[in-house]
Amino acid sequence: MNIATQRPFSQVLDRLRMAGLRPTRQRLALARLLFDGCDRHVSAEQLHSEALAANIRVSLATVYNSLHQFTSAALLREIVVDAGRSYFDTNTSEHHHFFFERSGHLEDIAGHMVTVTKMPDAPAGTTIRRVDVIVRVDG
Amino acid sequence: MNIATQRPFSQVLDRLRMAGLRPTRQRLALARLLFDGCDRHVSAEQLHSEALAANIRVSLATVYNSLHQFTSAALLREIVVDAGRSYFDTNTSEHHHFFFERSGHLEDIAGHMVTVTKMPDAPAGTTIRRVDVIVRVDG
DNA sequence: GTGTTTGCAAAGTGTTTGCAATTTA
DNA sequence: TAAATTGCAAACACTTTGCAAACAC
Repeated sequence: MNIATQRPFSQVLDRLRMAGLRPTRQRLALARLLFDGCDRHVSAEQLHSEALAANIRVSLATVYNSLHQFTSAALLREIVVDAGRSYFDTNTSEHHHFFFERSGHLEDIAGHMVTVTKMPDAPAGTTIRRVDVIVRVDG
Repeated sequence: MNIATQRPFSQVLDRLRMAGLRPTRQRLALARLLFDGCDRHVSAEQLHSEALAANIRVSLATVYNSLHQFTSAALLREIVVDAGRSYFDTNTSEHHHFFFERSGHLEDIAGHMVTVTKMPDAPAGTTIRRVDVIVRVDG
């Protein structure tokens, strides 16, 4: 990531503030890596490596904390495709995923590309939080 | 599980043989626990406890091996809802799942209760292996 | 007998935790 | 200064591995 293409500092800063997250040096740096305009699917390890590569001193524990805080604040969405690894998706709008089983790669499917016409009612006393559609392909 | 309600020995035995799996004492015992007629969602730990409770001496490693072998042989289907835990579903027909986020409980949705009318094409050079629909509810 | 399967204990993976030191407002 | 956040290292939960002993055919 070239510094010239990064989002303005203030934009990311506002985003954190609006989410009620104190804009610490670490959170700010991670947020700038994540919310660079592209839709991304990152694991904690990946983001940590990326941060180190960019000379951002941050511990893995803080990366985990931040990813979860961003997820709670709806800045990220967590996707589970694979037992034993979590991915975080910077695209929080309604959409689904291709999962390439061989490579472990994840790719967005725009929301309008999938239509679910028939759905069961939520079990009594519950509310549907989200419907995840994962199309598993052998790529 | 009452012994009187268990599947006949020979039925489970044939099932293993047809899958090309040597019907060892452990595989046979685990298969009898799993394929008792009900649709079940089990984790390795759960199945291991169940086996011990039923006085079947089997190691956790063997439970893992067997679950994966059964899955490869299409006697089971693996479901991932939760990073860090695998569930195995004895229902291998087309169907989907409710996932109760609070309790971690998993429940089948019959295939005919969900209709996906519009689907993207598989990415070039790939084949769709399966479409998983997971309805996350807060139960 | 021969190749397969098992059990064990150890190693591995990804994630979380407890707590003192640091930083933010 | 008070409360929130961080880094570290240890703990954690779940899963896989290596290999000698046991087993199925």
